[in-house]
Amino acid sequence: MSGKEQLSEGINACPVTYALKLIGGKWKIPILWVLSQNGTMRYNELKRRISGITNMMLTQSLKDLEANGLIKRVQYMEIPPRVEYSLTDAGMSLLPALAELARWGTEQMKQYNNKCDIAGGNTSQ
Amino acid sequence: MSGKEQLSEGINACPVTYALKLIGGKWKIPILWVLSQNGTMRYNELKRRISGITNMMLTQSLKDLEANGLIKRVQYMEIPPRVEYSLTDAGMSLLPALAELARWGTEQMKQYNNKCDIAGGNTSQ
DNA sequence: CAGAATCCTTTCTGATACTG
DNA sequence: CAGTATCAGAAAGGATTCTG
Repeated sequence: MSGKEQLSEGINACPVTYALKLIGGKWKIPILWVLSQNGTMRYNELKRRISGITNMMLTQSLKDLEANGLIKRVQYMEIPPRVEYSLTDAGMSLLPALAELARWGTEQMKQYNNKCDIAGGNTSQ
Repeated sequence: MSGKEQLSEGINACPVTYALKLIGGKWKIPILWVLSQNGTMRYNELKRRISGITNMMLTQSLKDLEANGLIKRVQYMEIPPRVEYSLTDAGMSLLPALAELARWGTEQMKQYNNKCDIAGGNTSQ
């Protein structure tokens, strides 16, 4: 997932497999999600919003996403440097899927918390 | 993602991050997808349908998914052994998200193939 | 048939330092 | 500010062999 693979496979590929080639890996979906929530964002803003990501993985994932046309990178020639990231139209077209995923995640979190309350497992906060 | 982590984090977790804890990694979405397309499936049937997966990853991913309540495993005490996997209700509730992902993947494949046709890159078939 | 075990490779992390 | 470089260690994933 280092931005070097070919996306071909022509016809017989599964659309889900194909989608995961574009947005698979640990950080791409989180990146797309925070971008969808916040619009245009700068590098360090992204880094702050995505808890746990390292410079290396953020840089690499941004590069991959840009190479696949899902995000747009605009660099302003200033001192100090400013670089802004945002979703392209192709990236935007993923939003319904991300929204469904978020909805599902919310639902699952509720289920889990309910179970924990009943089992007395985790009442922290 | 080896089935040992805690899913807690109580409140302040992002629903997308939470969702990815349940279905993140390389093989879980493909597994859920083929199960959603084929209903109940046996181990080797899954293996055949998911190109590239190894025994280890299939076994591990199935265990994780079962532990998180997304799939159901039914083992028949026969010789030769028979084990059937299917989606639970929680697994089913992910279907809208998977369908959106598949739709998006199809869309992106078209875009890519168009670009390739224009550039003369990949006219295979 | 449905895996478990073992060993090996790749990817990711964490910390720290450096650059234009 | 927005990265890049390096390197040790951990984790995820892969390949192969073996078993009830």
